[in-house]
Parts: sequence; structure tokens; C-alpha cells
Amino acid sequence: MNLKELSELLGLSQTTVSRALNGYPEVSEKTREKVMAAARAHNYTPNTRARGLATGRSNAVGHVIPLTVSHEVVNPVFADFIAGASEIYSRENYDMHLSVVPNDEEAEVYRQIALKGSVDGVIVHGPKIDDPRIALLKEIGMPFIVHGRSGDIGEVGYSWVDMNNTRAFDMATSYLIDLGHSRIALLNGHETMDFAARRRAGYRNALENAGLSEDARLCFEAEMTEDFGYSATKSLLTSGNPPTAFLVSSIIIGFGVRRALDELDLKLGKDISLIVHDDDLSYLRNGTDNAPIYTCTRSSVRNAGRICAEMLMDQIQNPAQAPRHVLLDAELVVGATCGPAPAPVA
Amino acid sequence: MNLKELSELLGLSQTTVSRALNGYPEVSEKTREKVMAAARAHNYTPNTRARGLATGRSNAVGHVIPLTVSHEVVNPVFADFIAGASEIYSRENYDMHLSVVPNDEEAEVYRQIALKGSVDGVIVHGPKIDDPRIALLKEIGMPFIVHGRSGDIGEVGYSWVDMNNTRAFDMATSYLIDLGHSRIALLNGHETMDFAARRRAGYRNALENAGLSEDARLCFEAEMTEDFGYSATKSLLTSGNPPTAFLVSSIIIGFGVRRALDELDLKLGKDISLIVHDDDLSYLRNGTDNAPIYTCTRSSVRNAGRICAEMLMDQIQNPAQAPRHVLLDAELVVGATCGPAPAPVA
DNA sequence: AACACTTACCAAAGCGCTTTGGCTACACCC
DNA sequence: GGGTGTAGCCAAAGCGCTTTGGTAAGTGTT
Repeated sequence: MNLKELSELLGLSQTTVSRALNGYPEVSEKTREKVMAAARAHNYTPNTRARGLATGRSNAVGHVIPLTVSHEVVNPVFADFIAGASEIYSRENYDMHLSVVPNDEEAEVYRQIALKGSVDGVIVHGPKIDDPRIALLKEIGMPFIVHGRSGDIGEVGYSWVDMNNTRAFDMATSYLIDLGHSRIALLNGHETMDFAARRRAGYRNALENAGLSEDARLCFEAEMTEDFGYSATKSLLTSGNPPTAFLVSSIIIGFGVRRALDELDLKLGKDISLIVHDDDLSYLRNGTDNAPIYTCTRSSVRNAGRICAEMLMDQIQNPAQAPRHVLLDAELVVGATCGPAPAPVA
Repeated sequence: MNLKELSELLGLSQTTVSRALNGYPEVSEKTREKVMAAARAHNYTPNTRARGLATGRSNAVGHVIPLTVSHEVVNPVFADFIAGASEIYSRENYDMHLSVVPNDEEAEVYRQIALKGSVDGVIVHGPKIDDPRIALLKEIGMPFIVHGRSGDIGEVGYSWVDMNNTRAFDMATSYLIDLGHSRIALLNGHETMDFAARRRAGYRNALENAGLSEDARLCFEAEMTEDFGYSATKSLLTSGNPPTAFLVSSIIIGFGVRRALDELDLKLGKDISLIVHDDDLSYLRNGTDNAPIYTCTRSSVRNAGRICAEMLMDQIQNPAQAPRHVLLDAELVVGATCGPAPAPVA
């Protein structure tokens, strides 16, 4: 059933039917109701492509998911981020287009997307410290929201939603210091990624504020896998002058830390303290609300998805507005993986 | 730059330019090259919507991701499945549309998608034992591939790509039985899901073939979370007549089992054996290739994504063909989490 | 030289919608 | 009763592409 058929069936013009369905005022209420009823009865839905052609808008937004720096890994936070964003899109009747692309092809993909005109705006995922995508999108004139920031480019010329990574890791590090820890390992994501660089900075801040200095031998950056957590922990704890606490950038790394301790017969929260960053992923819940497993800095990535989507809708609808910034604070949730630093063995 | 502008610039008709770009034979090679060069030089890409309107195809496929049965959980396998599928789509110049929807709205979403004409085909994720979506899509006449099967509906009337869940869990259970285990717990996904029902059947098969009978008190089904693994393990091991081995439906459940054992001071692979099912997710790798952590049944969901995508492209391009079926076999990978059943304490 | 093919191009229709710019009929106001 | 609104409808243009149904020029055949 298309518009022409529907209008013939009703004995009305396509114009009137279209206006009736789209809520324009120059249609009598009686007619509108008749039209609506007929549309429902015959299961009429306007063809997206035709409508898009006519309006010049596509009612769709694009997400370009990069595969991570080193390997072909899809960062699991995307699943939840997208679930959050999707809630908003479906409420606003927007479609979501997704492409998963190797890092080096990203710019080209954005270009293509813009030229093809298949989306009205995009979300930029996983910004690096100096990310060329932001300049590219500005040049193209495509509305976009960055999930995160891009250090070297600054923060003012574009809209973003970010978590306060620096503050979160400063807070977590200070918490460990307050417990008496002075040798704290950091297992971070790749520090070419903006979020990881900020976490490193927060960690360093806290150490310096406590009069401690960063020991580069305790800081690792890599793909945030279980195996990374395991191997790094194992090598750190079996070498001289081991750390007494670990601060790690994802709950998955935390699983790896647990396994290493398990093998070394060390008890988490007693022999070794651990704080993880918890994105509050739906399928990787950190215990239950009243019994968190890992002590963590927590910020829901799904919520970030919602906010990004809302801001993007807004930006698409009035493109002239100034860039907006949302900085989400992570909370420190005390679980069962931290304890006072053990007294050094004499 | 649009087709009209490009053709005027070249002094050719839109027809000729279009044909040149789309590889039709009725254009001289010399002209084609000129056109191609001009298109590249001016960054011309045909507008998707306009092309879609004209051809009646959208060059896009839809993925409808259901939130899981009980809660608002996004199954993490989707991230990798989609990454796999996306490889194929980008090769074939297809777009991917995604919607994440609550279970009960799924049928409506499929209907809308079909009516709006925004995609040429869809992938059905997470089929349940008796899944109404299959009949719906057949009725609508939209090409589709099911990732998994739907028990009650049978296997012949539609195309699917599935893993041999029954065989995998039969194999795993038999492996444990051969090690001397007779009380084997099963921590499964919701058994309204087809894959989970089949895994249960495989588990039961193996027990029966060994002359053992299934003990319902050892079988749990739930959302496949870490906490499920933890709680079930803890309660099973602290009650009378505990199991000596666990077979669990996801690596994440396995993490929970490890944590429970940790707390109970039991050693994985010695006191308790564990086999997990491993979807070979990029960000949840089960150790490394030469040193797997968990003994597991493994089948790459990313690979399944690729195959589904390829079959769907094929089905879209020639819709008349008979349904096709691909059954992938999981392999049993021996890690470090299984050992002989401990002799019963006298 | 007349005929049939083939090659290389083009004009225009059409995909299904929205939107512009009407037009008609009726009411209202001095 | 002429002017001014306004409510409610419609015809047709246009979005940017593909595709149908041509034509004109060139080639080969007898």
C-alpha cells in the first residue's frame, strides 16, 4: 500500500493524505481521523527512501565502530552504549546505521556516509588523543557528537559526552593510597586513546598529591583483555618489589587479575587490593547492587549512550546551536577487593 | 555534487554517466574512464535514498537485537556477531541497520521495517523454541536468515546458521563422565531459548548414554551473568551431595564459578572441574591459542556472523532459491580446568 | 547502394513521497 | 455587496537516481 493507492481509496488527494498523517493543521479533524483509520487498517507506512528523498533528511543516525588499535577486537562497551542510544532513537523514530571498520578506514567511511546522504548525523566512538575525525566531520558539515574527548584538539569546538576519567582514577588512586598502598600498578587501555591517557593522568595526579612518584614499571597499557590482566599481574607479582594494589581500566582486566592471584594463592582484598573501572555493562554486572564484587569507579556507558543520542537528535533538529558538553562523574563503589596495604615482610 | 551536475560538467546525459558508473556495457571504455575520473575528482557518490527509490532495493540489511527474556540485558555475543557480518556487508556495499528492542515489541518492529522498505533482508537473532518471527517474516515476504533454529517450528522451511549445540554439550558432558564425574551441574541460559534447550538435551543424552540420569537439582537456567555463575556454584557446593563438575553455557558464567570456588578455597581443575562454552569473543578470549584457560566447547560467533551475512546477501540476490542450512561444529578445547573426579570422601 | 546490425549515446518517465502555490467556498465586517 | 479572511482541499513540481525506449552514426554484407 502506498500513498497514491491510499489516497485513491479515500477519494482524497495525496497532498491531503500526506498532511493528515504528518499532523499539518490545514486538514479538518474529521478528515484526519478518517485518514488515520484507513492508514492503520491497510497497514500503510510511508516508504522511508521516498520520504527521505523528498525531505532531504534520512531520519537515521550512523555509528561507526572502530576495531581497536592493535587487533580485531570489538570493544564490548559498544553493545551497551548502543542499547542506550537505541532507546532514544526508537522513541524519536530514527533508524540506526552501523558500520564496524578497521581503524585506518574510518575517515573514508565517514566521508562516504556523508556523501551518500544516508544519515543525518553520527556518533564518534573511541576518540584518540589527536583524532582527525573531528576536523573531518566539521569540514563535511555533518552533525556529530563525540563519546569522549580528543585531548590535543581541545574541548570547545565540538559537542561531547564524556566521563570524568581523570577524576575517577585520581579518586581511586587516592583511595588506595589512603589504605596505605604506595606501590599501585595501573593496567590501562592503549594510551593513544583519550580516555586511557586521562586515566593515566588522574593516577599520576593522586600519586603526586601524596608525595609519591609514578613508577613507569608499574604502568601497562594494552588491549583490555582478560589475558592482559592475567599476564601483567603474574609478571608484576613474581618480580622484585611487587605492587600491593592494582587499578585496572576494565572489569575484564579484573577477571584476569583474579585468575593470576588465584594461581599465586593470593587473596583478593587481603593480600592484594584491586579497583576496576566498571562501565556497568548489562551482561557484566559487578555483582549486585547491595553486594558489589569489585571495588570500582562506576559510570554507566548505557546512560552515556542515551545522552549522546539525545544530544545528537537535538543537534540535527537545530544545527545552528553552540557545541554542548556533558561531563559525567563516576562514583566510587566499595566492593570486596580492597584492604589495607599489608605490612612489608621484614 | 549530484548526477545532474556531474553529467552537465562532462557534457553527457545522466543516463550515460549513470551507466558508466554502474558498469553497463553500452558505454565506450574511453567515456567510462572519463566519467570515473570525474566522479573521483569531484567526490561524487550516488545518493543512497534516490538510488533506492529508483531501484526498489535499499542495499541495506536489518538486525533486530532483542533484549533478553528477563531483563534489559544485551547479549554480548551480538558485538562479535555483528563485527563478523559487517565485514561481509562492507565488502558488498551494503548498509547495516540496527534496532535494539524489548522482546515483546519485536514482531511489531519487523512489520514496520518491512513496510517502511528500509532494508532488503534481516537476520533473526536469538530464536526461541517456538518463535513467531519466522512465520511473520515468511508471510511478509522479507528475506531472512536465522542465527540459530526454532525447535517447534522445525528446520526445513527457512534458512539458518546454527552451532551444533546438542552435540557440543553431549561431547563436553561425555568428556567429564570419562574423567570419572557423575554429578555434573549444568548452568544454562534460559531454556525457552532454542540454543539452551538443545544444550540441555545434549547434556541429558550424554548422561543417559553413560547410564546416568539427569538430576534436576543440578540444572539451572538463567540470564548468563557472572553473578549467576557465582550464586549457583556457591549454593550447589554448600548443600548436600554437591557436584564435582560444572558445565556452563558461557565464559562469563565461568568467571562467576571461579569466584565462588575462590571464596570456598577450592581449586579449579583439581577440586572442581569446569567446562564452559566459548563463543570466541574478541574481547573475552579464553586465554591464548596455545594456553587456553578454560576447557571449553568453542565455536566462533564472529564466523557465524560472516556466514549469516553471506547467506543473506545470496538470498536477497536470488530470492527463489530453496532454504539453506549450515550447522557449525564446536570443537572441544582442553584447557586447565578439568581433572579426574576426586575420590569420594569416605 | 540498399539493407541490417551494432555501437554509443540521449530524453523522458517513474520510483513514492513532501511541499509549493494555488483554488473554491463560506463566513465576517462595514 | 464588495472586500478580506480563512478553512479545507488539490494539481503539479521536485527530490536524485535508474531504466525504458528510443535515435544517429558507423560498420558490414550482398
